[in-house]
Amino acid sequence: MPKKEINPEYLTCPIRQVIARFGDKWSMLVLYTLAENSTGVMRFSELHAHMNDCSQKMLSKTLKSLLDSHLVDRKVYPEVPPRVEYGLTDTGKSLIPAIDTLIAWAKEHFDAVVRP
Amino acid sequence: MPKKEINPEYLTCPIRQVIARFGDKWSMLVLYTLAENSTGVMRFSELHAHMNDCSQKMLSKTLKSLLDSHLVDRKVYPEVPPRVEYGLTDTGKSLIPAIDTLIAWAKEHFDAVVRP
DNA sequence: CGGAATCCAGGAGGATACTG
DNA sequence: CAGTATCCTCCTGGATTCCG
Repeated sequence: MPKKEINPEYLTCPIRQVIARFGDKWSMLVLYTLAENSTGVMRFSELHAHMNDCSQKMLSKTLKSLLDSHLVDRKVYPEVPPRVEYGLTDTGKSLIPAIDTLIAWAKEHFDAVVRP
Repeated sequence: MPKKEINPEYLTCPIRQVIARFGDKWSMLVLYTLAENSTGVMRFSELHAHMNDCSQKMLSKTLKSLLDSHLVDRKVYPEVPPRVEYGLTDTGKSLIPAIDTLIAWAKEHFDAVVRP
């Protein structure tokens, strides 16, 4: 059964798409962590080390979602032990300035926002 | 019992603060809706009409959270029937450019991200 | 090493009804 | 009008264990 009369325009609403795709707890952090890494690519465990407040289950899930959104790509090396590297796609890279803007804002207004 | 060894630096990590405060489903949308409104202030029902895919419970909750983060202010008029107006604080207004950047990105890269 | 599978608690979020 | 209150469902996300 249909839940309600929702404005169909919402389906193509850009901000809703943004939130739906990386408005979760970890996506932005993954993108940002990859972006600030000098080599451009990181292994799973390396990524995890940089954000150890994220469980590997969630990291794995987040990466999969970012892969689906074509923001991150994944390269598997046929070695033993296996090696997998994650990096930003061009689309992913294009998002970084927007994230930087957000972070810059956060740094500047941290006190104003967090104060009791 | 302590859950785990989490890097204490994370507590003041700007991006984590951003996500914690309006990385939810509706906060950005409220901020954006208020920002694009010409008068600068909106009543509860007016806001709700602009985002009818959000229940009023969640709208109310989201507004409260934004009030707590000093991004939105609330003005009550002692009338019958009651009138309450929401608007952006200066801090809230300062966030708009960052959100605009994000939306601009979303518009430009919508197809690249959403494609199957 | 890089995950997947399982189990589980808590919170997000929706629907509806009610109130000052 | 502007919310609360209540109930309920499902997803998020953590902990742990297992696999190629």
